[in-house]
Amino acid sequence: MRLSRYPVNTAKETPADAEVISHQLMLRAGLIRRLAAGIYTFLPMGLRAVRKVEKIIREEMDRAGAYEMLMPAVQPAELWQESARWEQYGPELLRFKDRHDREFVIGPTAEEVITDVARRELKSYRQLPVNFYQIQMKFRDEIRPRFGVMRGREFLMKDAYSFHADQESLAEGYAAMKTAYTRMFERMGLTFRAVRADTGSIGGSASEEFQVLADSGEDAIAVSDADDYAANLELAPTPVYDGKRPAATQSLATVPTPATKTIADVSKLLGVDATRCVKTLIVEGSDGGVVAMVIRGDHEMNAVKAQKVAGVASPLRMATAQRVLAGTGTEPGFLGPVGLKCRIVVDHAAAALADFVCGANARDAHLTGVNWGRDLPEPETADLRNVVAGDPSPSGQGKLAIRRGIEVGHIFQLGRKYSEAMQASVLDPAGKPLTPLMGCYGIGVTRVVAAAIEQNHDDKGIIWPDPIAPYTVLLVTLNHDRSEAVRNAADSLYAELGAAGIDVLYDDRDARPGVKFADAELLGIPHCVIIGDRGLAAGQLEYRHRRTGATGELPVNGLLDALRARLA
RNA sequence: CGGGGCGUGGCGCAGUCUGGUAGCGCAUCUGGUUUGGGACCAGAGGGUCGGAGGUUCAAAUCCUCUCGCCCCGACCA
Repeated sequence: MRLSRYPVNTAKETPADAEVISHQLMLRAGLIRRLAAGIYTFLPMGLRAVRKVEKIIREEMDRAGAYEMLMPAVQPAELWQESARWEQYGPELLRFKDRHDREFVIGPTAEEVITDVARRELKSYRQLPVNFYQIQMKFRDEIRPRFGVMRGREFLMKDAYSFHADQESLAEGYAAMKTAYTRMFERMGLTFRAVRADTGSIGGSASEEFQVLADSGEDAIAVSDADDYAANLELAPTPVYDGKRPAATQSLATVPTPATKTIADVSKLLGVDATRCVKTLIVEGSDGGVVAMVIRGDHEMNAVKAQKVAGVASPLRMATAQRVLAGTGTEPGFLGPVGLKCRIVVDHAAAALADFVCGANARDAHLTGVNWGRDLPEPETADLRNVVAGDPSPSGQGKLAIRRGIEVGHIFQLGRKYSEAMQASVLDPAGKPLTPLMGCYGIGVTRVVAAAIEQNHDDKGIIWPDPIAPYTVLLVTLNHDRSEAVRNAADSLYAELGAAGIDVLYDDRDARPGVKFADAELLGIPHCVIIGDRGLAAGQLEYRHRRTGATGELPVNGLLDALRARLA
């Protein structure tokens, strides 16, 4: 493509409403434009990157034996009523009526449609297993769309659905998808982890997220430094209390701590490390009472884990100050497990403490030298906290580090939730109806593009990984309009590279070098070849690698071969 | 939905407090000079100041209502 004729506008200034780097760069590089909140147009340059991602996805899905199809974006309400998600999904599901007053949704996902396809098309167990996929626009009316295309309302998604006669087959299909996903993201040149995830509202057994690691990611994940263990922070288990703790060396004492309500303040006032303090959080119980959660001072309570404790309300609700007073007789800020008048559940790490500090259940006072089993009963323990960096990995190998990630893919073993609700069945070998097990596998295509930029950029602009770059090679002329030699050489090189099947962008604009170089860096095309009078006289071209900044000379004759060696 | 903020040419902003000829930079167009890191000179086009109503001799500016957008939170296959 000749840049002089290419409909792309770059901007020096960062749009005011773009928060994250990928959003800023996509706007500045002329990849996308906002149409409404969370709804974006992909301009030609941006679409190129999307298509590259799609191509890799298609190749790997096809390799895994899946069949591409295309389902409607607009889906009738009846299907959603059948699966009961019409009621369950809430306002995130965009609903509307057609001219005949019939209700429809714009699909946020397609389990209902594919299950409808399956019950019509699949008749025999002999047709299983089978995996269908599509790449289609989805719409989710997010409460707060943000970060440009990374968390938009309308987005392009690859969704796949598999059908199986038994659990073993489902597990195989799931494993095949995991392999395919791993290949895809590797091919895209992204640094990612497959992360154990909460199955959430979708239900089902196994589930893993594919997270692109980036500091700006919305999800916190715990990764082992010694093996490939990775789990969503919400899910990573902490070590179970082993019944061992240091012997008590201090005696129980009440100390005055006026207006000292936070762990940080208590720790400072008493000169005791937060790791030897304990905080007591009061949550609503499922029986109308309250439950006390005791956590080490430096730890954070994990809502997902806490609400799984029997007798605790789910979803988790913190008790109000009045409820705390009514349920425990003490006000927040000075709560402690000693003599507390409600059920107490203690985190494993807090249970392992000796000589610790906690609230005295009296205004302006704390207890020091507290010991389980002596000053209060041995605790009921549970995993209540988030893992922290340095905790041992649940895999048994190494220690955990906390990283941030962008969820670009998610694979599920769904089970029979939809096939049962929508009565999809095939005949088994005995001629009896068999309800197939399902798996579903998603990839946020447009989000992958944003995540790739989030992970690959510098202060000058985008640094595309070769496989998903809109163009692979950028040809830049200097002194374009006045030097016939440059123009002729560039024109023929452009034709040569194009004929060789290389995606080449040709900056043939009559612009100053600074403008061209700045745009080259902003656009982030991986390989840049500069054609100027100076080098041309010596039969040389200048080469620059966007990622490494490495420069070098390439011969005019034999550019193609020299480039190919670098494209690898 | 709760809290905070912002709507002024395509983009970034000033002007609003204290009412009085709509301005600056970038971008765009024309002509000229320039040409290896975002040039310079001269000129040009482009704005119902988000919208509606009100106060006033006069409203971007004050008042009321409304719409949109951004940030934080809750939420999130």
